[in-house]
Amino acid sequence: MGEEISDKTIDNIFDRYINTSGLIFENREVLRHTYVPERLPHREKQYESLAAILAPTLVGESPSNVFEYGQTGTGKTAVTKAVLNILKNKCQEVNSNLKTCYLNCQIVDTTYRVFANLNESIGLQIPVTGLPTEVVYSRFVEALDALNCIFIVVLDEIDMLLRKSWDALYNLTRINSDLSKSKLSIIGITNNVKFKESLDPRVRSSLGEEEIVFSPYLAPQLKDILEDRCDIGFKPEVVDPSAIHIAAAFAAQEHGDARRALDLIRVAGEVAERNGITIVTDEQVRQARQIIERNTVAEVITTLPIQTKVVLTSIFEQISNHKSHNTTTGELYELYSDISKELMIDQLTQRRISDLINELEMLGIINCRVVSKGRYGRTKEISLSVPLREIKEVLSNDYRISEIIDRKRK
DNA sequence: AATCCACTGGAAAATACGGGCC
DNA sequence: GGCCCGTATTTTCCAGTGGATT
Repeated sequence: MGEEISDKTIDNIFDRYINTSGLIFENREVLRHTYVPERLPHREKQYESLAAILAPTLVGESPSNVFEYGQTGTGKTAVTKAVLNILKNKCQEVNSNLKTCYLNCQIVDTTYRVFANLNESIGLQIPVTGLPTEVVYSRFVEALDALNCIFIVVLDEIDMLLRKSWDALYNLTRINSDLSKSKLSIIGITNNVKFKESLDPRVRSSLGEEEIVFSPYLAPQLKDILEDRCDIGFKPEVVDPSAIHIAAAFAAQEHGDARRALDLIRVAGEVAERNGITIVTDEQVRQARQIIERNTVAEVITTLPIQTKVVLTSIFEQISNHKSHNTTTGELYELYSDISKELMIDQLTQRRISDLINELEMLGIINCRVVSKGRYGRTKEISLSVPLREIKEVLSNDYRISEIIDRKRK
């Protein structure tokens, strides 16, 4: 690291990829799940329903609110975006004034930010923080009304919004009574089937005027999707049918997740590219699966905040030094305290560590189980769900932590 | 059956921070 | 500069608990 590389070398370094890459991908973007294709195989029904529901927009009437259910990778977002795109074009043709805004509530997850983003979508800048939420709301209402249009908000992962602030939803469903010239409709998207039951009854009836269900794709359907995309995404004859077959099968196991299927085939293509092969078969897909798995773990761990990393390090040390394959909150906290002192970082309370442990579990890096040891109390048994070696490898990339790990070895 | 450990996990309060407004 | 209004993170407090041991 830190060595000087001449421009010459850098020039050459990509050459071999230019040679092969041209032979594999036609258009890599098509193979990403963020790409919105014009045609979505096996989603014709949902496509039609959504179009029918939104059609009133064309004559200047506000459509009903819509609710979309379905697991990840079942095409909810893609169908919605595709339909909205077409609708926008059509609206222009017939001079109907339509504005849309897409929000992912996993990121935009507070009332304030929802309205700040909505403001932004109609060209009003709002500071990240500083204003009373009410002001942000009323500014939006005012600005929207002045536009004299139909406004469709897409709330993706809408259940995340509810967790922190249900009043954002409540306000949105009632906003039409504050508008005189414009109208607002909501498209809510979620993969949580129980979500609707947890809603406030008033919001529920308003939001659930129309419902569209997205069922998981079956293996043959995934195959169709992949074939479609591979046709445009790859050069002809590059993808062997066996690759598509197995990618579809893998993804079908994961609740019919088309996103996963696409990732698999794209990464398989990259594997072939790197190996200088010009054909993608089931072998590359198998490798791709491992790569994806490892990458997500590594990615998750490296982007962890330092405190959480230290907690993970403590678990790692606890398990690799001790012969047992699990540890408990109390033991872990003692070791954590030592390490945090040594690294001169804030020492958090056990309560907080308990939360961090839960976060790690949610990320799938560790397994937790609340067990009662009778007289000796009740605690959480913690074990790793990723191979020790992989954890060590990734943790060592953090210089602060690698010192700890190395020292313990001596 | 009663006890009691070593926590869990909810709730609220404290703290830090960023930024508008006057 | 002081105040207000937000978000985010952490601490403080504490009621609750599964089940081996007494």
